[in-house]
Amino acid sequence: MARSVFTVRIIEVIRAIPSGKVSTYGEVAELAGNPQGARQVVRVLHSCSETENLPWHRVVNRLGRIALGPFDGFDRQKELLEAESVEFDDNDQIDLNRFRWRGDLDALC
DNA sequence: GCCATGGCTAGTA
DNA sequence: GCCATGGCTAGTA
Repeated sequence: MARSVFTVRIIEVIRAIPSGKVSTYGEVAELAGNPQGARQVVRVLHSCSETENLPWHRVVNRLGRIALGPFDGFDRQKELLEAESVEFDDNDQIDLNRFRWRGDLDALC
């Protein structure tokens, strides 16, 4: 079955997140055209991260926290982000005011 | 039916 | 902690 337009756009948006920045599930969904599609972003990250070479680690939840569990990739994701100079506070939280990618808004300015 | 969400509510501290 | 969301997948008819 062919991938939906939405799925393809999710992949494009994730690919566009630059090194050193993060985006959120909800924001990726919104930029891809469906503000309610956060769970599809999860699905794409699950199924396409490897095959599509996605910077999967640059997607966090809306609080700026890694959604993965401690034995499910949390450490790996944190390492990858820190290697890009993304900083975590004592609660493993990222300051989204500093590290959030603003997406298409840049193009509109 | 699944899901690495997100938003809102109830119920504690 | 509950539940709506929505595209996909596995598994049936």
